[in-house]
Amino acid sequence: MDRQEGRSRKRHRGQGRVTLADVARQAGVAPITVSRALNTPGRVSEAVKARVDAAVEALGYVPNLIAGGLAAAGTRVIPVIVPSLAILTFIEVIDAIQKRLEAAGYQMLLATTDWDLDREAGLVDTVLGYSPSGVILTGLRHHPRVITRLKEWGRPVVEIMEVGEDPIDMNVGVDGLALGRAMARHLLDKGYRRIVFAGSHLGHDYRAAQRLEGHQQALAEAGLPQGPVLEYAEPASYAVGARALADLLAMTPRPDAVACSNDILASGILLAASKQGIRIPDELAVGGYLGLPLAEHLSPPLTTLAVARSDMGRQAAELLLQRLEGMTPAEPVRDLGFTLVEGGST
Amino acid sequence: MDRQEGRSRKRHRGQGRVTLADVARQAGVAPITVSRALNTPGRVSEAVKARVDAAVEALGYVPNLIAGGLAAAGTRVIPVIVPSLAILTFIEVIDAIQKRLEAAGYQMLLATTDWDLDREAGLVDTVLGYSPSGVILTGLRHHPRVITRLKEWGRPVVEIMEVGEDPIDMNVGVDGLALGRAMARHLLDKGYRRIVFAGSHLGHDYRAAQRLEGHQQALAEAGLPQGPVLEYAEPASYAVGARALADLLAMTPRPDAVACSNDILASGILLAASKQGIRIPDELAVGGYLGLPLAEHLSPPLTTLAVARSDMGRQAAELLLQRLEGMTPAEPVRDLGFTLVEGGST
DNA sequence: CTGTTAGCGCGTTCAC
DNA sequence: GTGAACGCGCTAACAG
Repeated sequence: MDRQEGRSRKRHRGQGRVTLADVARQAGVAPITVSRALNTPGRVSEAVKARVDAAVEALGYVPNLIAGGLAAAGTRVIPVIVPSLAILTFIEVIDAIQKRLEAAGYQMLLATTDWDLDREAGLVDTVLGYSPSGVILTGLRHHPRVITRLKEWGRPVVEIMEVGEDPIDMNVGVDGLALGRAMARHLLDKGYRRIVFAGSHLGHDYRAAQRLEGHQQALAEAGLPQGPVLEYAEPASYAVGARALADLLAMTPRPDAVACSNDILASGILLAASKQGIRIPDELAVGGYLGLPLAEHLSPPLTTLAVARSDMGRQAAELLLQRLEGMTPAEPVRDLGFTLVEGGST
Repeated sequence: MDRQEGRSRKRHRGQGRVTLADVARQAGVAPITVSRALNTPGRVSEAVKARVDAAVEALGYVPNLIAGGLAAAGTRVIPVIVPSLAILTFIEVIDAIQKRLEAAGYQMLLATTDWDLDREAGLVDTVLGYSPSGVILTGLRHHPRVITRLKEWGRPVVEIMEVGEDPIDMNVGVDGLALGRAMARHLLDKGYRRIVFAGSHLGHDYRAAQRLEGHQQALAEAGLPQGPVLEYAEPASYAVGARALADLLAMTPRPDAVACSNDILASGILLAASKQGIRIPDELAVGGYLGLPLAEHLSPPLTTLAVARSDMGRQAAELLLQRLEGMTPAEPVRDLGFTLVEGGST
């Protein structure tokens, strides 16, 4: 019922930032014209575009993406949901994703599930509340609600790390079973027969468990019994690797080779072996997965199945961006494969 | 329970998500009451709260944080701006920040400057467009515009990694000069005199350059001339460490100790030395900074000045959250210090 | 303790 | 090519 005062400089809530309306006033056009000049410059005359640009510059206008997001839905935010940041494996992927997204003017919202699919479901709900432009999540296994929601969501989704059947939308990763099989076969080819699988966090990290499964498959295919498994409840670390070495040396019959669920564990074993003077691979061959930067600098360098993690991140972002720009990616499901890097530890 | 179609199924732009209005209808209250029941439960009656909760549950309501952000300003997003994710140093900090924020219901928006303060300024502008609840940035040096904007912004800001005079708002970190001095003094105390500083990326990483400065100060205080500096343009890596070892061994007079700008570089030197049979510390003492997990697993373990990075992240998040909850943190500027961890490499 | 009103800043209708 | 309305979903004000 009041109208007279406070009409103009209200600011009772705003943060006093320069808004699109300010730019419009300065440029002598309607707000919508500024919006068009900025977002679809083709639909505005050169002259107006120039005036608007000048006003933007003069006022130091920065768009409020929140308001834009509310109006149009789509905030140029891409949530990236991974199990943990304490695992080096994810860092390079995230780094690559972030670089690519940022170059395209999108921001990465990083969230972690702590390996819990229920938490993941909650996070997906939450981040969808930000009207993101797309979503990147880890793996192909999710809470059923996540799958339903994202499928009917209608915006681009990429699942990374693992590749397989029936992704929610797009998918870039590697085949975990194949990884497990390949390392076991490599060890068998090298002549090792008393092969142990050492795994960390297998109960939580089902992709590591897949590697174990592939490992056992390969042994079975070679007509051998299932290999023994050393399992550690904690996430992989150099310290767990050191413990694993001790446990391996205490086993009877003494194993001649160990496949480790990831390179951190394998590196921990090599580092501990070096400290204790255990000769690698003569006394024990060690193989890892995923190819961390440290692997090649150890003595001997670690034999590992390298996965192109940066590339995985880059491609995941690329797929997302293509879809955001209205294109239809040629191969929305990509198996990046892996490479056996023989370092000398086998 | 279906209403008359038409009004309920408009969805002409929205994503068809359940909104607060839907919950209000279901619970038989006004939308604002639902808002209050969810955000400030103390201000509504038990009965209403229960009805609202039931409706939320029944409908599967998830708040649209974008809309909330527009209305109230404050999206429960905390941008974290760091130079790079390729540096292990930042990962643990980020991990700790993310864990703490997420536990409090905030999301982390991660952006990288690629060591460029102009890029940082652009990023700050961009992320402020998301009406974040607070901001965390790296270091105390920024583009003047960043400092002005954030100071008048009025929401909590934490600068991390480095501690010093005149932060924008709050500050948690370590004193770079002190780090540099402490390592140099340690090497001097051990009796080394031909001490080299090996640094990576010093032109970009001014905090690493501060450590060099402190290093030279300590030499000067001991009445020694400025030590030689080996400088590498790239970011630190194990490979650069290997090159550094070669360069060190080629110097005349042959140095007896090297302080490395960070632990990656130092580890690279130790790994290469181990490969080449160089005896550490007899032929060359090696010291690092920041205390990466790998350090203690090398042979010999690396002597380093450990910085509590997880703690830094946790405390930064904690300060921010305290302010977001209306409290005034006791110590808004915190020097976390460092610990000399003697590993045997010196 | 609860409801009414009025926007937050922008983009999508539709007009002109 | 440009502009006027309207509304996205939510919450700060100010009643009652």
